[in-house]
Amino acid sequence: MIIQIDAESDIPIYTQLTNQIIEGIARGDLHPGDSLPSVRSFASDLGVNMHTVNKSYHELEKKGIIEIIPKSGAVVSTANELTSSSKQRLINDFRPLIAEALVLGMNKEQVIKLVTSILQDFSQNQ
Amino acid sequence: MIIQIDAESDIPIYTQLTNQIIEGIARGDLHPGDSLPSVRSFASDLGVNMHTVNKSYHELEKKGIIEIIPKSGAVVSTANELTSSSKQRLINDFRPLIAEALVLGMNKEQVIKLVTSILQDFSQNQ
DNA sequence: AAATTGTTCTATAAATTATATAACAATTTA
DNA sequence: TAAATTGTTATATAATTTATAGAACAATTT
Repeated sequence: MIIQIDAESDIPIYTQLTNQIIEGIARGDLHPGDSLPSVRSFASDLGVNMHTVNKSYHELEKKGIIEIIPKSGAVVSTANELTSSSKQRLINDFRPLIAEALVLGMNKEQVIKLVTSILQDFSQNQ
Repeated sequence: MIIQIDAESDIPIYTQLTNQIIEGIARGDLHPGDSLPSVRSFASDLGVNMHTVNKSYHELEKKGIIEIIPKSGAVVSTANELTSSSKQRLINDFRPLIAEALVLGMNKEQVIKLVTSILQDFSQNQ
């Protein structure tokens, strides 16, 4: 899987990595059960520090997206049912974005169209 | 308009304020043309620093949501057409969230339902 | 005329982000 | 079995971000 880190971005490196791994799974480049590279090798490949990758992995674990097996490695979780806390977190994250879209002049249909086209994008290769 | 700042949140205060103002406009509590409180009085009301409110206002201005009239005050913008850069910014912000929803086990219909219910929420009072 | 406005500047402190190095025990590989 | 690799933990440093504070300015508003 190809990861592109932009050191100049105002988005923290570990967040960029977290997001691109999530998008890689959503796109079907990574599947449940797949192992992720070791924090050391991944860091070396990306040209970033080991702890930055580690932080990303633990963020992914907290979100329930990967499982870290101590002294072994990280594996993409097999999708369980959505927990209520995960759903609440998603709502809290979606809300300001949807509000912004509305305030900038989009109507409901346009927002749904935007979301639908992104959804379509992810299901392209599966 | 009621603003609730959580000093313990890991979301910066100026971001919390920015989001709540955006949501206030989306909800219809604030209308295009309405003036916002002065940075000093707002800061005093919220119990935060003047510069924190100022940072939020400038973030809102950058997003095209308010207009700051120098030496006068801040006013909610009259919604123009969505610029392509604003749309691209929205896409970039929506993408990781939608990916996360998919990875956590939601299907397309459930994502759209989630978005629709939030949209419904905002149009409740108008 | 006085008060209020956004703006700008300097300053400080705490938290966050990113890197670096080292060491540990457990697992995996050769 | 020995060697290499694994995630983990700890300490350390530096730059950036976040938040506050106070002061001063010119322009607007009262």
